[in-house]
Amino acid sequence: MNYWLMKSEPEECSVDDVLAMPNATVPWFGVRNYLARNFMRDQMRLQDGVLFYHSSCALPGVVGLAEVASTPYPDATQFDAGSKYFDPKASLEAPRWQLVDVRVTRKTRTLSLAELRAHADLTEMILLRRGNRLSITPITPPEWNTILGLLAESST
DNA sequence: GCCAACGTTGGC
DNA sequence: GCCAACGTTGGC
Repeated sequence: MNYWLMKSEPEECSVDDVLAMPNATVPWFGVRNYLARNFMRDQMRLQDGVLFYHSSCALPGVVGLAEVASTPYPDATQFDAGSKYFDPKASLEAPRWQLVDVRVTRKTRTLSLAELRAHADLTEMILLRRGNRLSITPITPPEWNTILGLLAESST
């Protein structure tokens, strides 16, 4: 069992948007960074724990719990000339971008980026490293447990 | 809008 | 294969 943090821009796909989908499940489309892709393609397993994170918004932070809900498969948007995620170098025969489905299991309070930064046990989180831009990052079991504990508290 | 960080591109 | 220029991410 592995744990992950996955960023989504709520203007494009919020946790509420996913909850409104069938089975509260969404294909994690649009990743165009090789390291993030490789996490999905090579390391994610069914039912891995996922922190659903809202980025590029007024209050960035963890907003829900989710799980990996499929094995990897090609991201359809890479083949769609009308999509902003279209990749002319990808083909059906040689897809370049793989994704997994993510199922939201629970919406939580917003555990803000500022609150994450303020916690002594989370200073090593990849998300919090200076200059980090990765949209998918691994979370250690202690970090996962700490964050679940924070989510169980009322907002501070 | 600014800017730090870093990935990608393309000339050589 | 190097590396400068450029583009993107994402918080502030």
